[in-house]
Amino acid sequence: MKKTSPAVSCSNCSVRRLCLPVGLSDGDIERLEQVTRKKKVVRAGETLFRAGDPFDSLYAIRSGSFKSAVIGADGDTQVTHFALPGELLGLDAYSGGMHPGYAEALEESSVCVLPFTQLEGLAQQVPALQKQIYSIFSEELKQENEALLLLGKRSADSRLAALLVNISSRYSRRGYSASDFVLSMQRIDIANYLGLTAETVSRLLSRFQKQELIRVQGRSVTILDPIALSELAGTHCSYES
Amino acid sequence: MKKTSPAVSCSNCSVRRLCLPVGLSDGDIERLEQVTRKKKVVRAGETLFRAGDPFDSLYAIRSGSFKSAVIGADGDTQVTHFALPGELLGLDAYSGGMHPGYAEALEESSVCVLPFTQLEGLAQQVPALQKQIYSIFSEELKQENEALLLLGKRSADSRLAALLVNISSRYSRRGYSASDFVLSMQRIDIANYLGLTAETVSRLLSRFQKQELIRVQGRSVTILDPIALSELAGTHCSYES
DNA sequence: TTCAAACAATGACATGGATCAAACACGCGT
DNA sequence: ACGCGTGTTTGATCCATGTCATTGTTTGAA
Repeated sequence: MKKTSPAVSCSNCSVRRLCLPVGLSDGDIERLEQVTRKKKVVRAGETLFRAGDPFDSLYAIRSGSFKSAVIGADGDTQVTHFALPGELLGLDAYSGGMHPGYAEALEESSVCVLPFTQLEGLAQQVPALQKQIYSIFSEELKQENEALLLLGKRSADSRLAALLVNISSRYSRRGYSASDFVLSMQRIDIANYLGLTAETVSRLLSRFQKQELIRVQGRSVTILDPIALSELAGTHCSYES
Repeated sequence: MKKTSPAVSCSNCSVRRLCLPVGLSDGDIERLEQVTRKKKVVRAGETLFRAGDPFDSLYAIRSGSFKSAVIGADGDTQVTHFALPGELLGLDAYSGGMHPGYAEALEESSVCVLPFTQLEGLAQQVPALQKQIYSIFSEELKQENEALLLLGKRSADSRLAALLVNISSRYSRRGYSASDFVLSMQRIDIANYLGLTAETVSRLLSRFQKQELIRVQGRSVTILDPIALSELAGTHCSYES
């Protein structure tokens, strides 16, 4: 079995139903593959890009996971997003010509590199791809609005419950178990993302376990009572990202 | 040359340097004007669109101001944005085909109605417009990231200071005074936006006044010490102890 | 395997901002 | 101009969550 530099093929990609190819014909997917030839592997803790790096590409996650964060003027950071396979990183860099924040791999991860000028050119010719790009931008905005809702109004336990429900449903959509998964990020990243402290997150996870909502074992989580958890989160129907 | 129902002309619009026409040639602006023919006036307290309304148009603010808000599953709302002239409303509706939140005029306001399918079609032919649309999407994402930073990490006074500085600079960019302006929204909207209560906002405004950072008279604000205010907001470069 | 360093859990205590309550001001319709 | 309702200010109190401190647990390198 020979191992060339691994060929990227959207048609065979396990996340194609969640990624740019959505809604594209086979022919158009072939043209998209011309743009997505380059693939990159990032190891845990390494960054895909840093704040200030020039913008030239978007990155589509094939496997693994990332955290994105922005850095404030006074140096403190805010985790803005946990990204799973099928999601696009770097969209917020277009307008300024450079990345306003960084993306760090939470585990060994693999991404498709999408040179934006090429993608742009192709989108100009393929309306379905154009629509898909708009859709992803818009979806991202909607998600951030929901994140704002979370940070603005909800109590600590509600926030953490919402994150667990959200991650659970995102894994579920990708064909993994909705009830058993690994939180690949540290407690402190979760805390930062939710606007809390690591101690509070830790305490709440313990409490949720005592209340038999979940079972926690290090970074492995089992959802025991998804209904109660959703109610706590304030999102009665488990919505998807 | 008779004045019918007020003609919309991007070339003459006072906010054209901040709006979609940025970077477009005169010829392209003419084509854009074909799309922006419709204008709409919204009175204070009226909504431009509500959560759940079908998405068909974007709205470009010509004058006035709006608040956008999303409504959580349990009914409580989060103000996500205060929008000023030159800004686009409705971008987050594309992916779902409907508006996830509502936009309410804070004062008598006027907007251009941009039917999205037409805009999309034109963008397909005019790369500069395409770029401008991407840019606006991306800019919006970047701003929301900054909002997340604000809500996630900062203390109440820092948040309020940041809002004041932000609004001041946005007015300034539009050619108005950076130091004297009117907060067209209620205290409770500010509070909601910042993840605080109206009481806290009120107290802080009083305190800022006592500290001679600002002068408040109802909804009119005068910035007395922009430097100190920026420092409070954490938007200057300083290292924390 | 052992050790050191990073990560996580838990406890004790402090506090910023929420909540409740009351007085005050302003705008609007009559 | 009057009165009423909505919005705003201010005060008193309380609690959720942050902070600081300690101990326990996992990870990974030698």
